[in-house]
Amino acid sequence: MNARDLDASASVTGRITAAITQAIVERRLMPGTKLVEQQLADIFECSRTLVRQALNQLSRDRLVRLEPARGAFVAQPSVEEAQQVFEVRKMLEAAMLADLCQRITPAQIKQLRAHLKQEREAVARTDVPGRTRLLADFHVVLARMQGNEVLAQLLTDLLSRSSLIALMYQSSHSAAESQAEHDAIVDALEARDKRAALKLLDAHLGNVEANLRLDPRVQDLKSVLQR
Amino acid sequence: MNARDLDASASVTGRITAAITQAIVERRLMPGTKLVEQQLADIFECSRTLVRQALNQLSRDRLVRLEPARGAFVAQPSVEEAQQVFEVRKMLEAAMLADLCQRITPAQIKQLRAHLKQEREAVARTDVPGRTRLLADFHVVLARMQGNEVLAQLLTDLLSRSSLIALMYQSSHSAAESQAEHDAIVDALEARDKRAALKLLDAHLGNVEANLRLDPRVQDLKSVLQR
DNA sequence: GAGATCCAAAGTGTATACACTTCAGGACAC
DNA sequence: GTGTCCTGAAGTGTATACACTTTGGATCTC
Repeated sequence: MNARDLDASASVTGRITAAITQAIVERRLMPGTKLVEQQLADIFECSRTLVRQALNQLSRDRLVRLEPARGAFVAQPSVEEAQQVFEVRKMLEAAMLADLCQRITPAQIKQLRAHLKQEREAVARTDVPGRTRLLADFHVVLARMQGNEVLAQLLTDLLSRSSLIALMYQSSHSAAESQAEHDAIVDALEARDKRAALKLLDAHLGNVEANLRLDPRVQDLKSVLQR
Repeated sequence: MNARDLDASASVTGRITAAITQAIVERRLMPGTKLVEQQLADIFECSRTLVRQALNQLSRDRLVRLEPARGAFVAQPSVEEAQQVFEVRKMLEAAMLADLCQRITPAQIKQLRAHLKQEREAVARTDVPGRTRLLADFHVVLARMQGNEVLAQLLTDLLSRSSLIALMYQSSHSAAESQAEHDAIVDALEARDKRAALKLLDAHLGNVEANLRLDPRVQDLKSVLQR
């Protein structure tokens, strides 16, 4: 769970968005699932008003799709959208790493190492929700180190979308591999080796994306059956 | 007005967000102005329900700040936020231009020239709202040419924030200069001169930012008076 | 029996009611 | 006069009521 979700949890609406976001990212709610307002209202013991607020927020995060008069559904990002999200991530994160290579402090390296350790531990004990969160947070931690909150916020959004995408297209990129790639990136950062860092980042994001099953298949049932 | 606002105008909520966004960007609503729900409801002849929805959306766009139990106010982006927005824009737009230098087609150049012509005309007839919109749209048009809707959307958001920032910190960068810089960028694009394009873009964004009065002053009344 | 039509149940969209919070202004104490 | 407390008007936050839309199934038709 990220910072925004955390302080949002203070309000009821915030609790709902946080809970649904988490449920989606941890794959307890599958893409396409209908989210009925009254059911959610019962679960969270509040009125539909607050549920609707939460669903509206989630739809702006692109985790939920709102169909007028039909209801809210867990989003099913298209292949195009998936590729575009990764493309934008590459743009942002590359620029970010390039800057960080120059600015990063020993204390920050230490902080990153600590994060990597947590990642490794989560992977080791096959804590699926935990490792998913930590692996995504790695990228946000980097953004925060740049001291750019706007960037961090943007990246947070892109990462929850990435999680949904990974889930939807059944990523086969193992957590362990991802984790190892993070290690390598931090090594390059510590050595202030910009070229290496950028190359590793590109490879990392490329790997994640390449291991998605982005070829047209099951979810394109419609287009498959139409011809 | 951008694409999202346009198709959003179909719904009442969309009309409200579009109208308020426009009013903010065209500086008819000054930063800090309180937006009272019932007043807006009367203006748009609807209930507070829809106004609240609109205000919620605007607060996610960062054009409006919601203070719990106190109300909604036109946002007053801090100096830090302003700098961060420009930093992120530089990251995204640089990557975008670099890509475009390779991919751009003659037809797209033609489209850009047409846009530039509109810009020039709006500047010439001192059509302030029009030129503001067109100068911002230039950047979104570039994003759309990359065929990346996610990127275009992100940039659209960053640009309305930029408009608010320009307004708040009384940009002294003249529209004519901005326009000329756009011309130069398209020239570089047409020549597929990546180095030049990136340099021009950096200068352009740098100029816009440099011409903001980002030194601490009036709005920092509190911090000024506290010591 | 296949297909069109209609109806009711479920669900969404909007308005409204009401409780709670904030805030400005006046009464009061000192 | 200054500061505190009180009060009510204005405004926000949440629940609820009700109208409208969708949808799936029953009924009717041929």
